[in-house]
Amino acid sequence: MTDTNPSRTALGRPRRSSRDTLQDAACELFLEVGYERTTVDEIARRAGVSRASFFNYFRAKSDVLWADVDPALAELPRILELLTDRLPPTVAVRAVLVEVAALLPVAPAALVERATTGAAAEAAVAGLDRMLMVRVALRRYLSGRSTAPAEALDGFAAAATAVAASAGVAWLDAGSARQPLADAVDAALAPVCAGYAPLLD
Amino acid sequence: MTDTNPSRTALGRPRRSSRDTLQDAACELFLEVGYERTTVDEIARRAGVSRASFFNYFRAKSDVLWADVDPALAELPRILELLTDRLPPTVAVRAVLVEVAALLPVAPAALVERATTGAAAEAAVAGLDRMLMVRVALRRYLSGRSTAPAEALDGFAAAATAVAASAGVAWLDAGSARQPLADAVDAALAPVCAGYAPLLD
DNA sequence: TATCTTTGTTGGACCGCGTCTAGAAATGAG
DNA sequence: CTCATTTCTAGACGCGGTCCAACAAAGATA
Repeated sequence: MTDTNPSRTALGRPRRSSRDTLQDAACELFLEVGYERTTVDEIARRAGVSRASFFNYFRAKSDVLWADVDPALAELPRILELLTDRLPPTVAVRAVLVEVAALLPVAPAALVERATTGAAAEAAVAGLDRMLMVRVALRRYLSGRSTAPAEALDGFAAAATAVAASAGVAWLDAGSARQPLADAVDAALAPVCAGYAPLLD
Repeated sequence: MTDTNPSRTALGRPRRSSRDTLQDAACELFLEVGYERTTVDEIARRAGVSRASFFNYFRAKSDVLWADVDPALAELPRILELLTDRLPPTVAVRAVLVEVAALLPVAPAALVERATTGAAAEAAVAGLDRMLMVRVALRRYLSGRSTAPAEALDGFAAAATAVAASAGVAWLDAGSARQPLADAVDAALAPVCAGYAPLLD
């Protein structure tokens, strides 16, 4: 994948730009003229690179909005693998989501400002895509780790993901009174885990 | 909105086509050449109408996939309004979602075949949009009908929606062994309501 | 130094969705 | 017949996203 690790001797032509500079340019434009009215062309031009190169750094324009969150989400499968199997499924899932949340110490500006930049709809759609990935990852983890029927595993994976995302949205919109996301996710998952624990554990 | 009711004396030029014929043409093409390789132009042409007219009947190409579900979802706000206020929030929400599910006696073909037509991704994205609408509607209903903190209301709305959707997906994929969606939704909501009832009711 | 390999960049072309507009067509009403 | 209303149509546009062939910048090799 996108190996941003420069430890290995750089072979080939060095990169002219970076995700960070592209993201900065994009966020500036989002705040200046709004998300919709900002074209990929303008983002690339401000970053001093061609439009085609933008897509070397981001799969889509909306990925800029989630650039600060995706690294954390990418850790989820790793965290799931490194998990001891002795935990009850509900507490394991809860702990994993809390751990991922802890990887986000500060709220991503692009998402916090999504309302003022008119990117709310796009951010939501792109975010739902991420939810789907999380849900699938959790569902795979639960497979075989519980004797509960598949419908229960589906439901718990879906509910846990949705509730965690809901806590994330509230966290983004909390403004100055923002507290650690991990705590909010943990608290939000309590009722869901309470409801499913009798079925899964 | 799109007033398909022909009871009122039709004024102006009569419609040349209908959502149903457009949908039929589209689904045929989806099965023949796949969702991605089917253009809106081809759909419209097969239905004997111009491309521009397609967008008089559907907001987007992906809306065809959800054409059979949207009328049921559209009833949700109405059902919420007509609900007696004496019910505990969790049982009210559960009953409403079950009632909406009951409006779908047969599984929509376009969604059932989404895998074979290569429309799975698009269907998921468009479906997440619908989930968002449901979640918002439920959240609005819960406002003021419970003394629980806002985070709990957010969580329950998100969880209930996600679990109902999860049951819907399982229902679509159940094939010949498909049972009424309403029953599946009711069962799926049980653990969620059990978890949130102590907080909301 | 010259060449090879690898990786990034660039411009341009292409496709298709979704939007918009101006005008034409089809109907009922007055 | 004329008018108001509604729909249809052709065409253009903008933009996101994909693709490709050519070019550029480095290290590696000799």
